Amino acid sequence: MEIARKILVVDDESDILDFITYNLKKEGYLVATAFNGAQAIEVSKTFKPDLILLDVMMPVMDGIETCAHIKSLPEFAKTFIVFLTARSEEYSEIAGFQAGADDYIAKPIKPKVLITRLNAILRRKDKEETASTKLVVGDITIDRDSFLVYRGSDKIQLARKEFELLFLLASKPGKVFTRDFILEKVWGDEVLVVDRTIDVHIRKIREKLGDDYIGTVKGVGYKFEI
Amino acid sequence: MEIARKILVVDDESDILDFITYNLKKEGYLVATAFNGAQAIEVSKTFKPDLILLDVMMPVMDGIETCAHIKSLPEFAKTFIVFLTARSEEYSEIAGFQAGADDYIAKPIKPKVLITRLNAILRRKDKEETASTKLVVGDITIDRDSFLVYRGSDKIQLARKEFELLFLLASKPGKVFTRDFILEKVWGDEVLVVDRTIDVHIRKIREKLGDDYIGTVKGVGYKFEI
DNA sequence: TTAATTGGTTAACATTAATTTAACCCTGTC
DNA sequence: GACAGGGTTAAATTAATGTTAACCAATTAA
Repeated sequence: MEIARKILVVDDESDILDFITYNLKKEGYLVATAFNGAQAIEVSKTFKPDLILLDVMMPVMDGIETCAHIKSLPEFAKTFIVFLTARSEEYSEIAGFQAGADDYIAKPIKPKVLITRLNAILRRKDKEETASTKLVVGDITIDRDSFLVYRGSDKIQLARKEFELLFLLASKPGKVFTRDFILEKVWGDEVLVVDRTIDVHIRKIREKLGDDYIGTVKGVGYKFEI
Repeated sequence: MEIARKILVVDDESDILDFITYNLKKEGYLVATAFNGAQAIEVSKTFKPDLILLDVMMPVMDGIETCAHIKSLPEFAKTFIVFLTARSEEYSEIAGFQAGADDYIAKPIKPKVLITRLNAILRRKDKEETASTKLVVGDITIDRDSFLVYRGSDKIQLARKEFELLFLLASKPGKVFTRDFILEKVWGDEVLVVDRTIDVHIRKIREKLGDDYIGTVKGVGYKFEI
């Protein structure tokens, strides 16, 4: 069974809060609410939401401030923040992004759109599984945001499959991933490719990164060398 | 010292007009009133309000028409319009946003709520005005006010979609934006355009700015190169 | 008003890069 | 020396994007 997702909704208007809460609960989400930024931070500490839905416009501490604050706390690195913005506030798009928001939804809120969007956003979050979008292992840094890999300060460009494959291996350094597992994660269930395909991709990664990062365990699979 | 903010209140019921005016004046706002849309437009021309509080439901020319009309006049581009709506009107049904409204307040009006919200809205407006609407990334400056882009000191004109697209990418330089995300943000939910449309716009931007600013990540999306 | 211009979209085609395959190579093991 | 299990390479294939031109709608100029 799937674990219910936790969403914290923050708005100073109780009408909107109720309206959103109602719709989210109906959809099966666990919902907590807060009336302002300070409260939001407080509640987050115990509720540990997967996602925070944050109204940009709030008295006292507005959404952007709140977002910047929350994102500065390491414990919330994995928490997605989505803004609710009035349609005309383009300004908040930039300011919001710069404050570290992950997405935004424009008011007025239509229930269907809200739900669809949140589902999509959470699915994306799942997929990225990222936590922080940066994964650091030894002198290798893998950045999902920019789709770049760094060896020390050298920037290295990988193709998509190479990137996903490296990302998978690096997500658990030292662990051996079987070919089957790799196929399933990087290629998906339906895709059927020949075994040698993985080898070729591994080779290309080695070519670009150097030979010392990915190890072969004969008869089992590949691993990221610690 | 701060300059007093000017608010124009528009409602066909003089009771409500008086009530709101009283509360706003007490708070230190400069207030003008109008009984209908036509009058509102007339008064706005000389009074130049920072914000217009507009009842949705009015005889003759209703709030939505009025709003659309006012927003179509360039001199009022920076004027905020806030609707007064009856509680029963679902958020989803508020057509006001399509007409360009910036926010809304639900009736019945509680003085405290009214003041708090208006303060918040005006505070945001302040921020938008002072916070330069300029986004600077490397030698590119993007100015939302004038809809202009500068490369160094060269002025470059982009068409609307090109501008929005560049603006989105530049709001998180380095981050890769997927095509889906771009479509959603620049074109909106309902609009359905073909994939190649994005490419064409990207091409036009590159044509005008140069090839080095927007990068392609095959299979993923586009990014603004840092 | 019509004509001209601009912006946005699409379709068709070209180009490029990513991905996969196939063929062959190497190394160790039994 | 013949598997088994990968490694390597280049060629073939496919997918993704780039490019151009044409079309239409909206706007502006004449």
